[in-house]
Amino acid sequence: MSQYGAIMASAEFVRVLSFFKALSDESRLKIVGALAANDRSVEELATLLDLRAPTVSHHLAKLKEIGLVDMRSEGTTHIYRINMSEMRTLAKRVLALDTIETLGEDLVEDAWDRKILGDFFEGQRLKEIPASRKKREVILRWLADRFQFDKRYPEKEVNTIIAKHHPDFATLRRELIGARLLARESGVYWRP
Amino acid sequence: MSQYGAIMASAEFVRVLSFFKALSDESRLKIVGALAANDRSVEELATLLDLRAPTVSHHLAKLKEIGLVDMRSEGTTHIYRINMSEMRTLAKRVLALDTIETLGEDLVEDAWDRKILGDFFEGQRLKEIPASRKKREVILRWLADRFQFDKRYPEKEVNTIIAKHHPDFATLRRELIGARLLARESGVYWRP
DNA sequence: CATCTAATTAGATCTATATCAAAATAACAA
DNA sequence: TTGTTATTTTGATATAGATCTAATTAGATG
Repeated sequence: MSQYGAIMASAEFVRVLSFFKALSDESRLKIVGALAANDRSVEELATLLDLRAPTVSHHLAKLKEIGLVDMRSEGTTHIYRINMSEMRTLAKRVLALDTIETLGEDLVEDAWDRKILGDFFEGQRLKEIPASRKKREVILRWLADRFQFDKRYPEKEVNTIIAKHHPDFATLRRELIGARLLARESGVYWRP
Repeated sequence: MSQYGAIMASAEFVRVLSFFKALSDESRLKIVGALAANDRSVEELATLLDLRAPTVSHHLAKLKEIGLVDMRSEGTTHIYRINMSEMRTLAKRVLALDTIETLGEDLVEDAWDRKILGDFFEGQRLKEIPASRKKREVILRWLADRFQFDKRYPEKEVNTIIAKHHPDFATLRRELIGARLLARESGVYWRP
């Protein structure tokens, strides 16, 4: 089982999430700030932040894990240093516009459509016309799919096709036009 | 009592922390991703993420609080939209190099020095010379402060001054030179 | 006005994690 | 080797916050 939910998230998603998690804690932000000014030992950071050494050690481990800091030993003392180039690299990547767009790409995009269709259809029959625009949209898209792209339909045939699914074909036909899912000119309809 | 610890943190620190906290949750990141592609209602997001509506509402409130999303009503449905310009603005500000440097500015910078001096001094007398470089540095800086900037000292006087605090004036004098806290030329010392 | 629907709020629960004290480790010093 | 010091690891505790159900609110509709 993945650390980040049931559905395997993309590597990029995990990277972005780890970055934000690493910096979303008050103590860790202060550590980053303190290291931005100077390299420092664990004990020094603990004194500066008024925390015990194990706590600081714990935070430093998290920052080190994603490469935001690195460590060198001097005898028994461990001196931590901020890794500015990694900071810049991660920050830039995380904030890129196209990265933000990838964040949603593991979602099952049509789950919503399937749910609405399931809720409002009984077999081929539309139980009712949804009141909310968002839901009506889904129904209308589905209805539009009953028409072929390369064919021209007389109004009578449009009505027949819609009426197979719901008696109020007039309203639905009008809505299809309004949503520009069907087009009409002098009594002939087609799918634009 | 402040939400972010006993010492009042700067407004900028709080802003940065809020930004990271807002985006450090898997569900909220997915919401941002979903909204990057399309405006969506609460119910739609809930279906997409496989969560209950109240949970999504909770997350949206957090994102709205710092202005990353905004909302418009259509009847009883609330449609959320990502605020890309605010996203860009915040992101740029938060990740700016000089912002990172301000993160440490509320720390009491000399807490460490005071602790080390307290640990190693008994009145004016240095109990021992710290083994670790980090701590020795603090002691040496303090010793250097016993010398004036505009004065030149013969070696004998340097020794006398140091010996007031610790018998091993030779080692300490050498260390002061090594750390470039004192300078020497032909038997005369000064503070550079 | 009564009813319905979508959203929010309130309250409870459960999980993640920040923190600490105590024990274990690692590097050095005597 | 034994002792000392700085750090890390372990294990326990406490707090924050993500999630759910149930109750409430706000619009829309009949």
